[in-house]
This record gives sequence, C-alpha cells and structure tokens, in this order.
Amino acid sequence: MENSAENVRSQMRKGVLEYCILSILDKKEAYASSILEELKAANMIVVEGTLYPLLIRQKNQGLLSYRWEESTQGPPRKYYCITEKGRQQLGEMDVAWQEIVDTIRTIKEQQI
Amino acid sequence: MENSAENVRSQMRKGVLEYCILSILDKKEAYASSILEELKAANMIVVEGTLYPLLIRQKNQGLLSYRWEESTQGPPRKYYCITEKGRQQLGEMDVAWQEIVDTIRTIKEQQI
DNA sequence: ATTAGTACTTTGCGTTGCAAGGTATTTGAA
DNA sequence: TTCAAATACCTTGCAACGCAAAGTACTAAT
Repeated sequence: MENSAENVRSQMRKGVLEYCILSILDKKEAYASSILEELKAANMIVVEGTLYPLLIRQKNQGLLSYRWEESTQGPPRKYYCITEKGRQQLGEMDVAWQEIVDTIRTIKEQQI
Repeated sequence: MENSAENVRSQMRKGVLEYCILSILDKKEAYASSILEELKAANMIVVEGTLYPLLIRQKNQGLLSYRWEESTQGPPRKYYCITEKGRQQLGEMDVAWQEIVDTIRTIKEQQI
C-alpha cells in the first residue's frame, strides 16, 4: 500500500502527464507506443493503461486529432497530432507549469 | 465542466501539494489556517476541504505530529510539526521533484 | 495452424482535490 | 444576556486520474 519512493513519484506525475503528452505532440505527430518510449527515455515511466485513456480524453476535448496509418510490421497505428485548440491549451500549461515551479521555489527559499 | 485555465492549474497541483505541506512544516510548526495563508502567498491556492484531510492523512502515515495550543483570539489551534519519518519522506520528494523538473526540460528541449 | 510480436482498448480499484455544509470556541456589540 | 461575527477544525459526496490486469485484433514467421 505504501511503496514510498515509487509512490511519491507516481503522485507527482499526476497532472503533469497531460502536459508532457501535448509537449511531445507539439514537436511531431506520434502513436501511443512511440510516445511511451519517449516518456521512458525522459525518465517518466508510464504504462499503457494510463496513456491510452489519456489520449482518448484529450482527443474528445478537441486537443488532439488522429489518423490511421498502416505499419510494415504489425497492426495499423493511430497517429495523434495536436490541434489548434491543443496548442492553445499547451500555452496555458506552460504558464501553469512555470507558476508551480516558482511556487515550490518560493516555499523552499524561505528556509534559513 | 471545462474551466481550462483554472482546471489546468488544479490538475498540476495534484501530487505537489503534499510536497508543499512537508516543506512548509520543515521550516517551522504551523496550524492549518496559517499553512493556507503561506500557500496563498506562494500562489498555490488551496481550500480547507483539501488541506484538512491531507494533514490527517500525513499524520496517520506518521509524517506529522501535532499538539493543541490555546489562542488569544478564537478556538484552540492544532499545531502540526514534521517528524523524523516526515523529513525522510521530504528528502525523497526533493529528489522526485527535481526528476520531474528535469523530465519536462528534457521533453521541451528537444524542440527545434 | 500456431506462436510471437506489435498495437490498441477496457474494467475495476484506490487516491486525490474540491464544493458545500457542519461543529465548536471566543469576543464584542446590542 | 443574547446574538452575530470571527476563527478554527471536520465531514460528506462527487468527479478525475493513474494503474494493474486482462482483453481484442492484426501481421509475420515458423
């Protein structure tokens, strides 16, 4: 129930994940498995059961769109790409993220 | 259902709040209302219904302890203070937070 | 035909933040 | 004395989110 170290990381990931997805798709379109790899490379471990529903949510909110593309090795892939509305939201998230970073710094800096 | 800007901030707060509380109490003991004020001053808006259960959770996990103290103006206050276990957890959170900040930077930096 | 690999999806659970409403104590004015 | 305002703590019900686990489907190679 209490894995401490890993649980701490898991909790902090909440809310930042959506921001990561939009940031990744802002660079270039990608399908779920490739997004998973990029997150893993950036040290942000996420599992399928987390990512897929998130992509669907963001699509339903109009932040993403997708198209199917055949693959030479396996089933077709669902390539997601960010929409105009998604870019707008990403802009808000950039601001929100900077605010949170500043907030933590403020709280920490008052230490003597 | 979708307040965008405010909702974005609310989501990002998740998981970081516990970190903020421990950081604040690592400096000096405090009671709920004063913690609320410090969070507000640091631009991290939180409401009572969020903070009280959180303090109780952290106390039940052994991260915090408390003592009652009379007030000259109003009902007695519950002063919380961080425990040794709480300091340990705070150390882990410091690491986890730095990792997340680095992760976001990594993802963002690859942009051209 | 069967297995392995890749990719997408769903279900059920526990945790968390929040809105809203509630309880209790003290002080000061009517 | 009584009532309102201020301060402080607590609880309930809801919705959102991450995750473990299990499921579906397509392709290629054995």
